[in-house]
Amino acid sequence: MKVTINDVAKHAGVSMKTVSRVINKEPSVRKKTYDLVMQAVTELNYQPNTAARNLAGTSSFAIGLVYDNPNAYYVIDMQNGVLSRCKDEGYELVIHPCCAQDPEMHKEIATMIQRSRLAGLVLTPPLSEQQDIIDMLDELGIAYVRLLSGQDKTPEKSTEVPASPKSNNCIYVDDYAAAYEITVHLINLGHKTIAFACGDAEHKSTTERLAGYQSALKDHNLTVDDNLIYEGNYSFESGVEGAKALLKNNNASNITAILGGNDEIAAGALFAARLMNIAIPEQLSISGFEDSPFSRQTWPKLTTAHQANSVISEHAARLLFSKTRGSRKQDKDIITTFTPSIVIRESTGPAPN
Amino acid sequence: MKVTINDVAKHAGVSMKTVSRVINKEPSVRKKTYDLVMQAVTELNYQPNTAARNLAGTSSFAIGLVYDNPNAYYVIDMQNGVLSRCKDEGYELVIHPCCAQDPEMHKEIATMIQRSRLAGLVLTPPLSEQQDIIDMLDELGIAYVRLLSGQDKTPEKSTEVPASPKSNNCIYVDDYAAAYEITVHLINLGHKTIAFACGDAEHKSTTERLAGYQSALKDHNLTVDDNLIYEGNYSFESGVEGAKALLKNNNASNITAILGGNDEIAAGALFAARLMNIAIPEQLSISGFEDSPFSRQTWPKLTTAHQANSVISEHAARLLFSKTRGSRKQDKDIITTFTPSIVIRESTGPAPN
DNA sequence: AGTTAAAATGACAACGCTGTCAAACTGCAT
DNA sequence: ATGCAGTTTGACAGCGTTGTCATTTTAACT
Repeated sequence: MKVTINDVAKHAGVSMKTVSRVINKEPSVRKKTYDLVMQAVTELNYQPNTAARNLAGTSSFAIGLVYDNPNAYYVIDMQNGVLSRCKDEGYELVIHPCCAQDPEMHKEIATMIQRSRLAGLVLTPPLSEQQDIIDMLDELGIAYVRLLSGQDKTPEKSTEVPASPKSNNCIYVDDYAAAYEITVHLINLGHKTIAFACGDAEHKSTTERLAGYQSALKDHNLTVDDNLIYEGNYSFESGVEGAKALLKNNNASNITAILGGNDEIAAGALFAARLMNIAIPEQLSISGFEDSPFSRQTWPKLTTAHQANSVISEHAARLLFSKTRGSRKQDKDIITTFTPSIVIRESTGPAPN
Repeated sequence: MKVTINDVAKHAGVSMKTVSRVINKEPSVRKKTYDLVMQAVTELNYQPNTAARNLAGTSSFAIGLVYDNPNAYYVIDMQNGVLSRCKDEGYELVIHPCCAQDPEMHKEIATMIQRSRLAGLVLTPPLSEQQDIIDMLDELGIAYVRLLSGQDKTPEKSTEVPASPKSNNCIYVDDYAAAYEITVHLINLGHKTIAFACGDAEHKSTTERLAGYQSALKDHNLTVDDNLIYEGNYSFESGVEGAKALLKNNNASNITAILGGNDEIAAGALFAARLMNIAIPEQLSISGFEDSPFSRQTWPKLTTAHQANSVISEHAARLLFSKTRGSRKQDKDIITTFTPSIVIRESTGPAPN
């Protein structure tokens, strides 16, 4: 039942080491030998033992994914993207949900890395923004990739290998540009008083999205009014509260559109609008952000910015693998900056009269 | 930087094996020795090497979770429940999303098990219902726990250790009882023509929920009409289509309530009702199933049956661990049958006139 | 104190693979 | 043929634990 590398070696008439080379796709193996070994592998249905490989090798065949995000859709997409790459590379994925608030977080992550001797780590926001974690990873000398909100500001993409190993390990999502675009969409619909319901203030994405919204207003000669900005968090409840607060005495401000920091907030705003008997989009336009599945399951369906999370995380994994031992071929197809694209659905419409 | 068991042994003045015993919480270690070792462990910040333990031991310190479910909330809850137990036991979790349709599925799972030498497997529906997978697991002789829809029919819970290792490895969710209860709730509200929008026909949960619904009707002398049953799947879209089909010529049948096979279907029905200008719950009551977060994010909020997925999966993990090597204490607190409890919210109300 | 069983500890060889480094082969120019 | 550099292969020693089994210590009795 249990087939070892030794069995394969005997069967193919070569040494264990040669089989090992084939398994690991090392370059210096003659085609003939390669085929011979592969045939034996197939015939015996050999399965390399992960534990043994991890123990004997310099690093293990596992990477980690750490996250602290209440949004199940987001997390699943992230997992699946990374997982698909892991499958191709023959790696395992160790998932690690955690609590960004915990000041001991970086220690917990360090423990996990050491126990599993992870080959690398993918960090999602907001963990990817925490300096103490980054410092810890640098100290440990482990490869990692950060998912960040912002733009790739690499001075000039040099053809040289980057001097510092720390650089070139970020994947950016340009929330600024996407928020700008959505805001322009609303402005083009004739909206002049557009509110913004923020997500968690600590998240970089919040500031980026807010900045995009503000820039769009400025560029179109609309006043940026702090009273139109609600500071909440990325939850449905926060969306409900935000909309309620914003719309309470709406005679004065006359808000005709709300840009939600994410889909949950927008769905919450939708909910609040309904409570207040406000017709969407006739009386009020609401836009989400992220395009999570339920932005299609609200009534009406949400206009939002599509963020291809599973693609993003897949590229994060690619970038990570390009930094780990194999590192065979330079993966030139890695996209490092993603800009969510606007998806117009039914929750936004022309400004009333 | 790297601390081995040998270092700890020297530091504590005992043998490696004794340290190993302490790490693994084996019984025959004197308290004094135990403390001595633990102190050394703490002082040196020793982290057991998972790979080495996996290799040397009889089975690895990892269990698997396989699923094929499009519902992100469900999957995340399952993961978190199992993960919390893994953390306590010092195990790793290998997640494995897969496609139940694939006829080669069981081979893929077998490969994963062998590569990672998994100590056990938690199977969620519908994978847990597939005979080919079960057969494969039995053949491999690996411990596994199945999450199933139904009731625990163990003849009489004997105090003896079960004869066959195959028995006592299921966790049941009593969908029948929950569907019955929800249906009674609707009946008590005066509804006489209650429709049911099914999930995937192949899923056991679908038949169980349907049966519960039908029994409730019968027990209350209401006719069970197949025309009131829509065969869909567990998606939002299916809910939309189902409700549309059901309500199309509603003058004839006069449906006043729809029981959705899950929350997504119910949300879809809600959506369809809105399209058709039907007031919820004034003209039509709609109920969901599962109590996923977005049953609280619809308008109006969904009446549903609360299914504590993370608790359920945690117990599944417990049951699994009670079957793996450690198996130290008999975990007597494992619940093997869960009955979702009804949560009444705003989407159901008295039958019109 | 002396005996004996039980409990606690230790010595050492696996576990299945990869890194290191040396050996054997290859092709090519002499 | 001969030598040489480059390529391909192999021998063997770990990697850091745990299982086995032998040995020592303890406790519980005469």
